[in-house]
Amino acid sequence: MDVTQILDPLNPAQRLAVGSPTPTLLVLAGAGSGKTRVLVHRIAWLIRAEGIPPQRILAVTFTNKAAHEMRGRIEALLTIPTRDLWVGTFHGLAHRFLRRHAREAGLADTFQILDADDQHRVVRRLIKGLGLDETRWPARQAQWYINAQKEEGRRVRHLSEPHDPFERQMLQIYQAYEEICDRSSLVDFAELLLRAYELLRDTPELLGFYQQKFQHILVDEFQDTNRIQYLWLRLLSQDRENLFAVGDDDQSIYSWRGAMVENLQHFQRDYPSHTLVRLEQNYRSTGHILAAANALITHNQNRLGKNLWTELETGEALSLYNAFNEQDEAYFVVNRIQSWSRDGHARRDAAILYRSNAQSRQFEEKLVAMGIPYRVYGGLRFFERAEIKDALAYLRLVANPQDDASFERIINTPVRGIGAKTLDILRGLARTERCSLWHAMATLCADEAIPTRARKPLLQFKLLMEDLADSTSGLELWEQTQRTVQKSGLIEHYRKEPYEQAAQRIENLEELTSAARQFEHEPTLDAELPVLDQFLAHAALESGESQSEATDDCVQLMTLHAAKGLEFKLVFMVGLEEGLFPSLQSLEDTVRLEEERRLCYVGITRARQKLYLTYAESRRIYGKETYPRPSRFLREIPPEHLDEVRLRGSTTPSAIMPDSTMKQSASKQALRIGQRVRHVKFGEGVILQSEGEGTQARVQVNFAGAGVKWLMLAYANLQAVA
DNA sequence: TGTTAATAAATTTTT
DNA sequence: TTTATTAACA
Repeated sequence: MDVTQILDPLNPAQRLAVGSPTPTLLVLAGAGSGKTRVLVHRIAWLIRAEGIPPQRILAVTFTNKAAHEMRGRIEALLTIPTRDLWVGTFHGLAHRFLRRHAREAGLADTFQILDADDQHRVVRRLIKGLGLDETRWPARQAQWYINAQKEEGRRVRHLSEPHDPFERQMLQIYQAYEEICDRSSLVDFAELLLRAYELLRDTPELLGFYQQKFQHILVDEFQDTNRIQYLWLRLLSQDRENLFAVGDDDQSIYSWRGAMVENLQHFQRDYPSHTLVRLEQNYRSTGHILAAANALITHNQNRLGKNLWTELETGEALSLYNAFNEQDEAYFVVNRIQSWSRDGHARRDAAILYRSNAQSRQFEEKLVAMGIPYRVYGGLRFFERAEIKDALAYLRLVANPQDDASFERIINTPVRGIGAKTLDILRGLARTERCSLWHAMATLCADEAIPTRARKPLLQFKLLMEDLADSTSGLELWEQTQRTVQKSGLIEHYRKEPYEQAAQRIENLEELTSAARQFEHEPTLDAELPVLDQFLAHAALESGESQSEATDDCVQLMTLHAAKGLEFKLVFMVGLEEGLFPSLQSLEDTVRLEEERRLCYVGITRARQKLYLTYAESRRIYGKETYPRPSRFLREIPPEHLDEVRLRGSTTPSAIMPDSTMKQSASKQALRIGQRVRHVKFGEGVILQSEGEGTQARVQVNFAGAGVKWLMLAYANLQAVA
């Protein structure tokens, strides 16, 4: 293959990045500017043009999906297998590193990974164990605190005696949590990164080895890196300055999870030899869409600055629909999707994007009513399902009896008569003896002083687990999984649930065996490590698809966050209202508001051909009727790119005025819900609802200036506005 | 031990 | 409004 083939399909800026003679680059890649393409071609270039062996290249992403896509595209471009390339997520790579050097990292070989849900359970149990009031010290908050500390690299010992009582309590929880994790050899997501970083930092031989090994390091979505991720990259690349970072400050939407856009500046400071490349040509969206996005984002301060342009046609302006309420909004959107689909377009090319998951319901209902297939992203994923986690907990406890989290999960699932009392004794013993629950149980089983009634089920559980360990050792992974599921009694346990649910759960448990079977043939398996450990890690790190495969032709529903990195021909951004988008929690704070604006920018730039923006006059939130104002983001888009959709009264003919009252109103036009009206004193507004008849008829109007008012029709003298 | 009524809370979530 | 959690009960 001729190396020019790698450069030829690129534009000048992309070519500059891909063919760069220096390894240190910061690529500011605007939305739809070919970011992944540049990464893929860069790696191809390094291998083909510079002769770098694939095993000396490290490429880091945030999601498994991105990692898979990158691998696939490199293979397609180079037509060679990419086994030797180090491509993976931060967490996946950190995990691989820790498995290889578990002892040096102070971990058992059989250490297990806690996902967010596991972590929450551990923290909650611990707060109870400390005798704290759970309403005053919610587990979520403590969990958040712990992760935030770890993401900043702060261990308990770094946080000496805070004066603030809140901080002090959190610190105590953090400390207790760490003790449990250490004792059980459990590692949460943040710990994977932090421990990998610390091990590298404190072990010169290892650091030297990996620094030598990786001649080139590439990172995707650099704006999303947190402090530890940056420090880890810096550690590996500091002596050679061989870091190739691709990112977009305008698409930084995860600061609330510890992502630091500032790392873009840190990069420029810490790698003085770097070249800065801007990718500003957009290949995705038509002119109006791009112009709207550009205009919106200029309202943010402190940008690195970038202006996207396109050679594509101007296209259609954005359509703005002012719905009467959330029902009407959903009705409008689904109608448009139906005609789009009737025109012969694929449903999968249409997406509904919202700020919060709760908004999906209205759309789902209307889609169901119209018989349009759809898919909601962001639900429970396969390995996150309760029954699957139960089964995995059995496997985990066999692999590592110290794993208290798994022990707690299955000690009485299915119920085997081990109640709260016995558990308290176990926990107490584990705490005083500083041992695992498994060990405490073994002690208790042998203790003659304990009544047989409590001991018997414990003994049975112990025997079950020992039997599982014996009878499955040496078996292949899928067989081990199958036996474990069968012997655990989980199937019988779930059969007691309502039929449909039970059937689904049992099906999932059976599916787990197929997943294990499939996993054994993964090309990325590490021959050096036990397959079971790898499978369990895979379950935690890559929890699988949330719903049916995207092979079906479905309309796509997801949050704006989930839409990052995707594109659709037709996009609906819904609920553009103050308090919803931007969210209530962001209204007061400029920094958070700017993040909401970036989120809006991300949403707009998902659209390739047509973008609809919708907002509602009234919306039920938590069962209460609210009358939000249109989102400020709508005002930030220049009107020349916006077309207001006016179909009020034609598609939603909800006339509310009987003829007699109509005559009493000064207007010749029928007043109906959604009708725009003018009032002498309050100005313009929209009718929300009505009640009463004749001279008693009243309407509720949402005035732009004066808010929501009830008015007597007979006296209000409302003028209909076209 | 499992079900039911009451009560409080309520963004976004790559791993 | 929905959802989760807990206290009370059979």
